[in-house]
Amino acid sequence: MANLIQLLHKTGYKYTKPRQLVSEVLESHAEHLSANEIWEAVSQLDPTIGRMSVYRTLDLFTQLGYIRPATRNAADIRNGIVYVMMHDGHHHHIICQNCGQVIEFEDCNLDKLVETLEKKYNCRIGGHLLEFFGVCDKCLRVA
Amino acid sequence: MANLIQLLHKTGYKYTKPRQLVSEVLESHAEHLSANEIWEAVSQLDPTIGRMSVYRTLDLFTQLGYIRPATRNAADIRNGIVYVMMHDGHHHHIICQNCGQVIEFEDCNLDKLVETLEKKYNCRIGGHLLEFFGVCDKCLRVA
DNA sequence: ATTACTGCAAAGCCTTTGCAAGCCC
DNA sequence: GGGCTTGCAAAGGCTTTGCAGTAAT
Repeated sequence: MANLIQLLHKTGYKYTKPRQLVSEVLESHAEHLSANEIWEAVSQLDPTIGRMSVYRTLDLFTQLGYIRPATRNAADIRNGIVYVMMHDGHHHHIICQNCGQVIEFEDCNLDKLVETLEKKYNCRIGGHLLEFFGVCDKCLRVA
Repeated sequence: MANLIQLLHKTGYKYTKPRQLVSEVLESHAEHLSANEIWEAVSQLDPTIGRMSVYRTLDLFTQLGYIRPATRNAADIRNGIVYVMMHDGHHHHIICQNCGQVIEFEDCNLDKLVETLEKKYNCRIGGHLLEFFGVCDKCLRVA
């Protein structure tokens, strides 16, 4: 939360209730939520918050690199876009193709690759999203 | 194309014209296209192909792991989902946050990480999508 | 006090659903 | 020939837009 306040200040945006609540919802849910689901969760915390504010907040957060849109498991294609938090510009997870469970992990060891790519393409890389698709522990046992 | 025919045969699906054309469009466009854009491109090749068939084909291809939905650059949030080809279950690219250019690359060196994760979480990983966000060569010079 | 942000409601677009005809195997 | 696949059209849901009031700095 403190991070969000600083980020908004630094970029010249105001720290408002909708923005505060959207951030809280994102932090407190392990699952990945769609824009609509985030609005529903925010509504439970404060029913006076409008849908619009949530959508616009998500756009702003994405612009700021605070969150990042991603897609759901293959079973839920086009079932809406979900948003993931980008801690330090990074996000990594494993998605079970069978049950849809999401396992997030921290270490990615991509520094070397980033360096190589920046040299090869003369570009600057600020963050990344890494998604693995597979079958989780539980589903392997059942199968 | 031959790959698609084999894949469909192996999984028990028929090789039809809509499926053939969707595959061709995906292969011939470097940019990432949304469902609607793919339909438009298919329509130019054969106007008798219906929208529905394209949507259902995309769902099927995704189920088969032939393609994978992803999201656009931050500027086009919620502007629809785009589809990327999953060659050998892998896909990697760099997206320029400024102009939206997409640079695809091949080597990712993630084998070691895959191995570590499979051991740690007792899971099996079949493929991945890796997206880097940054600023491309051209945009760096202009700025 | 100024400026940006919020909230409401209607409009808009893409996507989904169901059924008869056609094509692939 | 059998059965999956297609195509059409209407229904459905999420998202976008514009303006007046409100809250943050």
